Amino acid sequence: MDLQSLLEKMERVAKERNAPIFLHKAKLEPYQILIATVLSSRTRDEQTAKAVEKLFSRAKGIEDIAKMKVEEIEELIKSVGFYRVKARRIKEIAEILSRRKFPETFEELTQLPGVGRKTANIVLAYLGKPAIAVDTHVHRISNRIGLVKTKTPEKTEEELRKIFPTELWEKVNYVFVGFGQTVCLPRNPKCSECPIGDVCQKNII
DNA sequence: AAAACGGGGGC
DNA sequence: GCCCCAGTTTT
Repeated sequence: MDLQSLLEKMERVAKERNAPIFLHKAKLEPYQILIATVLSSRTRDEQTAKAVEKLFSRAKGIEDIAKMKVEEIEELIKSVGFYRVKARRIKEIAEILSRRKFPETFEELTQLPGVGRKTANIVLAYLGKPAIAVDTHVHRISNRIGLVKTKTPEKTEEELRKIFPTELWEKVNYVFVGFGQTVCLPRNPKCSECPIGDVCQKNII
């Protein structure tokens, strides 16, 4: 099966099942996408959306967040996981970003507190740069369908960069996730409802 | 490589 | 109660 039709099948079933799209569709400024992505870790889409709405309706710019107390931020983003540590990091990020131009490289982004390779790549993609953001879904599914045989997300990213042409990277960033959330679940995948079972290595990861 | 960081929602 | 959650940092 070619890559294009593989992605199309995954995308179609994800759409049919109403996979969350908030982070993919959100029209925000780059610093807001950065913060929204930090908020999103280990947290369902709807819970992230709530926190994002509250935070950015309260703060009109990066400087406002920098000036907030950590406790205020905590109160606004309470719906997400790890909200205490995230509140602290978001304030730090806001303080840093309000004093310099927005970072546009992987190296600059990952120096920010709470920004790892996944978040950095999401932001780069949002800025229109070619990037593959490997989260647990992308890593798991890439292995399950035999695209890669990797132990770490870093290695998966490296391999996927070779496998997919650059123009498909943006699709990889959200199609795998939607598919992983609705069909190819971590522990209990819905294999009987899977459109790409023919290429699956059956639950090897 | 594994543990720690935390809490909420769905069935 | 178990599953699931758009990870990052520290050990």
